[in-house]
Amino acid sequence: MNVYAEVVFPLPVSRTFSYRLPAALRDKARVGARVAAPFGRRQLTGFIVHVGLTRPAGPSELKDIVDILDDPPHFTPRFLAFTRLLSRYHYSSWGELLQAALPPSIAARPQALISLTAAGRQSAAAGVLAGAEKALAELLMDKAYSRVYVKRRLKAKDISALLARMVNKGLVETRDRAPRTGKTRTDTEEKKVRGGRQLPLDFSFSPGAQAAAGKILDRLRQQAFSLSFLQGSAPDREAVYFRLIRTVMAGGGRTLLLVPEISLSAALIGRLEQKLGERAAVLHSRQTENQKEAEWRKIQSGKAAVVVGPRSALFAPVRDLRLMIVDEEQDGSFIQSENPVFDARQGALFRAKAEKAAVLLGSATPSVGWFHRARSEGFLVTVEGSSPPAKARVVDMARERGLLSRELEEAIRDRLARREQVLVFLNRKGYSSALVCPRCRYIPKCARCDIALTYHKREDKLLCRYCGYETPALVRCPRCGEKFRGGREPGVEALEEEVRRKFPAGRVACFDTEVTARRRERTKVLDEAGQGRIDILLGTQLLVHQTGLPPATLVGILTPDALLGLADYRAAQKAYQGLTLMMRRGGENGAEVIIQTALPDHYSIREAARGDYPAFFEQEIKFRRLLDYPPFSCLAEVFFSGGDLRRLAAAARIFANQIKTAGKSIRVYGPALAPVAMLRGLRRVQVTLRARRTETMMKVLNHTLPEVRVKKPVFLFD
DNA sequence: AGCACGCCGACT
DNA sequence: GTCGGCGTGCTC
Repeated sequence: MNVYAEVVFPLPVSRTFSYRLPAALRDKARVGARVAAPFGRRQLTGFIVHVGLTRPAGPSELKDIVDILDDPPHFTPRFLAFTRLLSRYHYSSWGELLQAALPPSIAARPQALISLTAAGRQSAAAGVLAGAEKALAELLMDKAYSRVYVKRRLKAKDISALLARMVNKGLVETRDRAPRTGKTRTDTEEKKVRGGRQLPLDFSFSPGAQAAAGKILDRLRQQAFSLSFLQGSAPDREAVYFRLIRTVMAGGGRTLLLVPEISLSAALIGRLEQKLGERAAVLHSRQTENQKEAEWRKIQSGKAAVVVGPRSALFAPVRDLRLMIVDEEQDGSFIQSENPVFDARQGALFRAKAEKAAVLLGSATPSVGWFHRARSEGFLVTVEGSSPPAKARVVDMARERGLLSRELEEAIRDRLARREQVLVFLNRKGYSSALVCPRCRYIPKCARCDIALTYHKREDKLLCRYCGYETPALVRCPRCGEKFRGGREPGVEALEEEVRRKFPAGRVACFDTEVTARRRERTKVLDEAGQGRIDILLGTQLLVHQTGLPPATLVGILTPDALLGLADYRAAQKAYQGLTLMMRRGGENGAEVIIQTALPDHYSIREAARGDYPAFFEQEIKFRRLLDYPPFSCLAEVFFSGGDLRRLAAAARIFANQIKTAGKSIRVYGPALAPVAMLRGLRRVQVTLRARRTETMMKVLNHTLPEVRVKKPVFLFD
């Protein structure tokens, strides 16, 4: 009797592969286990997703599984079900998602070291080698190096052919590096945090929060999948979260809490750790390998009752998962747009369905799509405001000259006189968004991307914000020889110049990527501001995401209004949310907030300034309904990128035609040049699709995409 | 992804 | 003439 296994690999291939299971491995082979299997000429680590007796369709001769790598399998069937759905939803690779879900200790694939064999050494010494072979042999003469290093040193694009040839000739060999020994400091670390364990779980509950928690608890108790949306202020939401977490804990269940970015939720996490001690586990990208490993073990052993982390924590191996909370649901960081593409909110839904757990999305300013769904499908729970939202004054820039309005300037003067601090946000790096020749209008552009180079005056260079290309700033226009003066839309460096000019006595600091490339300098600027040694702190988006902003009493927000002109149906939502975040971050201590804009009447700016989410939502949803944008339809953007535009266009046309023939339920727009028509030297073409229902879109895409041979990340919006 | 095959330009 | 560049296709 033959037994077969279906295996997926961490490759950008959305297929399973069938293998025979040799008799010796049958007992150990279970769904969810990692396996070693021959794949082409190499051997890869994959994941068993199915074991069965019927011979699957496939090539006439199936290969054998070589080894089973873990005995209790690494993934539960429920976990597999959830990741499968998620990968299908985003048209990304199942195996890559599973790879992303492995703990750091085994996820780190051992790096192969390349070294010379004795024969290789001899040949090199005898001087019989030439060209690339000679260069490689000389490099490896006294030391073995990793593949990436060799590639960089040889300045080669692809060394696989070279390596294969030399391995065949017996000149070099590759050997796996010893895997990391998973040494952790788990025990000592646990003792350190044990202090908080016995603290009573005391929560101050507003009546509104109490009522909200009650409604969600009713759903939670059913021990089945349920979905709730909690709209309320941060303290109210937190109170509800803790109440639910406590209930789940009491029933022996566990909670997974996803947050946008650790630094934005530092306070929440602090209180969680304080209240739960060692029963809380925290994951984030700043942790060292060892710290991650320790937290991972705590989660896997079941010791942690609550796990907090960013989008990657979606895959944490939480057992008896009863509740999944996504806080600040509207935040863009829940979407991972590279490698395995996924949306952690959607992922939370899939995982909760598979685990029969409850999902709670929370926000004060929800994303339009989820809020609409929550309201129309009856899973919205609103905490009636116990704390009023932040408010701001709007200044119309139409009659102003320079970057600072008279009103903001006046307010700054006032704070300086009172020795109070000021924060000013301008979300544009550098001195200006581009250089423009005053005579012939020539604009220096990046050679590899379809975008103007930003001008950085302080470092006197031009920078591409897509690919990082930089070059010394041009003095004269290469086309007509005229001298460059200034540029286009001013950035934070220009703001700094103006502020210093207008307030020569003020102590000014600028927090942006260029100056603060090194972390030390960043913390130094923040420290100084915190100690009151800086009067006016200027910064970009980067500053918004810092913890420990100084206690300013005045916040200026200079809006880059170009954002609202973008051909993106989410532009208004982005503007609203960006403003709200800056208002909240800067105005945490009741500071006065002034928003400067050229579009004072745009509803996203007006309502953000008033802190009136419902008013913003009503206008935005009207617009979406009128133009048939999500959530009233499902949009998909399919990107084609490559070196040759003609070939791309051809592939995109074929794809578009296939969708058209597949049925009339999907509207096709394009192919057209993508908004960023060239990126890192690759041309980009996009096709946009619109369907009434997400299911239709997924069905058609899953049917059509495998037949198109181009790299094709897909973004679904519904 | 990685590896092989196959087809064109510039060097011993 | 070949070496080595990249485009194309496949991996159970």
